[in-house]
Amino acid sequence: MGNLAKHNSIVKKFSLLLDLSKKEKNMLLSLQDNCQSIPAKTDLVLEGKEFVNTYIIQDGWAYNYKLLEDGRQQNLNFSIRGDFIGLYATVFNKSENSVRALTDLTVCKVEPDRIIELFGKAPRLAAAICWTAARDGAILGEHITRIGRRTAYERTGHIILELLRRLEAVDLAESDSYEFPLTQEILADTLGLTTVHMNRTLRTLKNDGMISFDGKRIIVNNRSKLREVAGFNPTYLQHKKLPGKIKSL
Amino acid sequence: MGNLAKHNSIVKKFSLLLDLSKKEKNMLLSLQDNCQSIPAKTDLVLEGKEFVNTYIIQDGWAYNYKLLEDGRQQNLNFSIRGDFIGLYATVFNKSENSVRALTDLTVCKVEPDRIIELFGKAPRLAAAICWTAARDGAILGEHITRIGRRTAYERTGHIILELLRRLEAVDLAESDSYEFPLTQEILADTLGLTTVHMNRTLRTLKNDGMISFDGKRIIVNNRSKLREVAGFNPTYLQHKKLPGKIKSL
DNA sequence: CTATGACAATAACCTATGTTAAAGATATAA
DNA sequence: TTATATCTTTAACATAGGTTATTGTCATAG
Repeated sequence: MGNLAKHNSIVKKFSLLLDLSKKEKNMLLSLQDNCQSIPAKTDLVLEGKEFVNTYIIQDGWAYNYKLLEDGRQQNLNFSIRGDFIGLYATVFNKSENSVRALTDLTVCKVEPDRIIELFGKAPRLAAAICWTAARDGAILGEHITRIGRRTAYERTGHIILELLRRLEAVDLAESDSYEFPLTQEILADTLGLTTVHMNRTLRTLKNDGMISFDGKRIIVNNRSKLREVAGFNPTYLQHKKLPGKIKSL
Repeated sequence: MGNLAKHNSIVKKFSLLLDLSKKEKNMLLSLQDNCQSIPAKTDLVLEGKEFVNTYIIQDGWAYNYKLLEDGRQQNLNFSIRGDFIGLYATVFNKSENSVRALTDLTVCKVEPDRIIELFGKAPRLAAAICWTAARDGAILGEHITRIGRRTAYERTGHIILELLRRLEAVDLAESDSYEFPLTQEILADTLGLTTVHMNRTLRTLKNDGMISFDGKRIIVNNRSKLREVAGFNPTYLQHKKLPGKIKSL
């Protein structure tokens, strides 16, 4: 178990927040007993549809998106290893946006009732799940700022750094580089740009020596400089030990 | 009590979600025993600052915002009567964005521990509070889409309709009009525009007969037409009865 | 091999929105 | 009533980013 637990992303992620007991670790692990593979481009959740499920990602990327009637698309956030998909749907049976597999995906399906059960039985895990939700909110807030008040160049650098940081936390990045499954179109739909301008902006970042690509990997060549020009401040992603009072939940 | 409860915004709001018992209503009311006035332009929460409080708004408007180093500002969301301010801070003692009083404000300060207590004692109220948080998330998602994929004209119409809808839910709008305390600068910082272009866009909306102003009130002249041109679909704001399973929390 | 489809790159041109600057309007304070 | 501050309106000009269209590249399927 110790080994399995050590390599499980949620256990690892939550361990950064609080010191998990063996029992709590086991509860987290047993939550993930119903895994399955999902091919890229499958929709896991559809906006407005009822009875959606909750999933925990073991491997691969997914993204949340919204569609306007005329086909315009806006991507809201990405989900990677250790992230929940459709968490709120647990309680509300309905989602306000769709979720699609960006790459082939390995996920564990979690019955909504089991999360509710967890909330009753393991308040500290509940608090950790709430932290997850709060962090998602913080990421959305940062995304609004990115789109509303930064230039295309800054936006692009900023999200590249955000993803680097998030992937590092689950051991999916090394030496400032990571596997980059985003097409320019998906990036454009995330940053509120057209594909043409997305292409221009990436080229400029490459010409400036900020980033480079090695096959499917992106390499951040000068992290601190990119951080500066993109105005990236990672505090909103920081894992911090939860305050002690959570125990009294 | 019945009367007091009937006129309390949170009680009213939560009653749309589930049938509150007398005991639950009393718990909600007793949460709001520490009210105070706060003048416009006061910061209630500062980004990055520790030990923030949670408030419930009784009257007035507040807004969340983020500042970039060079002074650019992005407003994330507005809060009105019956909304929580700094809810996540209850559990995390820290906020990822600042909150400022837009108008003079009447708020009830809620000790963080009392909300935590509520989570243990009244799971259905906890679920309602979660609904609140989920709705805030949905509003942020909609805001991203608004800024990322809509024109200035659409954005402006869309947010005017969102606010109309939200104010109606707490009896602060009538016959498609409401008190509008937003300066053009604050609106611009919300929609990712400059004040100059904000002014142009509002003028166009007025010229098109979509909206008009009567002193401090905004009037939506042709709601269904504005809804159409702004692509506004209010489902993300809908209050729905929570599913029965919440009882088993 | 060659065909197909998905993705990336680029060019030429266009426009929604930004920038700078100044002048009105309105309210509140002294 | 004048002063001060805040907010709105407008004009002239600039540009970041959008649009349309074409070509290049690469992987996979037949």
